[in-house]
Amino acid sequence: MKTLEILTDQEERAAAIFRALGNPARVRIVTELAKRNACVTSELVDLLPLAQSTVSQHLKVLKEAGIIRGMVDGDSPSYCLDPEAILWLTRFCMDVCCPPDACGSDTKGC
Amino acid sequence: MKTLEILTDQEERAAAIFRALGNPARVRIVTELAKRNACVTSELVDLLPLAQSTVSQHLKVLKEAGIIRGMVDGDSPSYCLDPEAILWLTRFCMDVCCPPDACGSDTKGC
DNA sequence: CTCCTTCATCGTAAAAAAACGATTGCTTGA
DNA sequence: TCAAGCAATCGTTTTTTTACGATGAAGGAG
Repeated sequence: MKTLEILTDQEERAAAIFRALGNPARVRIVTELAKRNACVTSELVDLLPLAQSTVSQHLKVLKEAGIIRGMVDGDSPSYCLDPEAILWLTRFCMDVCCPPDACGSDTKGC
Repeated sequence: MKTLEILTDQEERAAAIFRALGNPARVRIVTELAKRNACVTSELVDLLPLAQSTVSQHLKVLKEAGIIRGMVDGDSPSYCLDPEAILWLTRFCMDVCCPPDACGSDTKGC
């Protein structure tokens, strides 16, 4: 993929997060982490019809995108959502569907 | 990629949209379409350092994901955002970062 | 009619992602 | 100490994505 040097930092980050979420298994992981507050890897492996190594890879992708965090605080290592990332993404989406400078005109359905 | 039969329709759709947006060029196209209300293809080609055929491919991906629409109404064919798609995605993100059944506890930062 | 512009599609090469088994590293319990 | 369990990483294969040039179809201008 060609790197687009004309992208803003915002667009760059958005693309990275979107890409990380653009896989059914990873969406499943994220929604699961949203329901429970944290998950051990083995729970996620049981949840998905994928090999353990594959799930681990997916977790790595999500972690590198800043969407989830690995925690070691409790008894066993587990993962949880990074709320900031999803929140940021939500705002980005809102800005797209309803840009600040175009709001009020109701042209875009927001 | 293995298809996860355990995904809900919501998750399925979210993954498809995320995937479509997970490319810098396509994010650029979407943000541009959000600013202007519509764009002719040639404008987008000028905007991106990519071949015309490549841009056309990206537009196809976005269209198939339901994110943009091709219009022929005016004088020349052009593209515009489908506000419903982005709006839907925004809601999905909000549900993830702040699930309805977990709100009020403020555990996840929303 | 003929040329030109505009855009979609086709075919293809290169790069990236997805998935798996095997291996390694690290705790933890016996 | 040693074995067992869990999770990350490695190496590899298969599939998908990305990007391009070439080709085709549709519409206007001359």
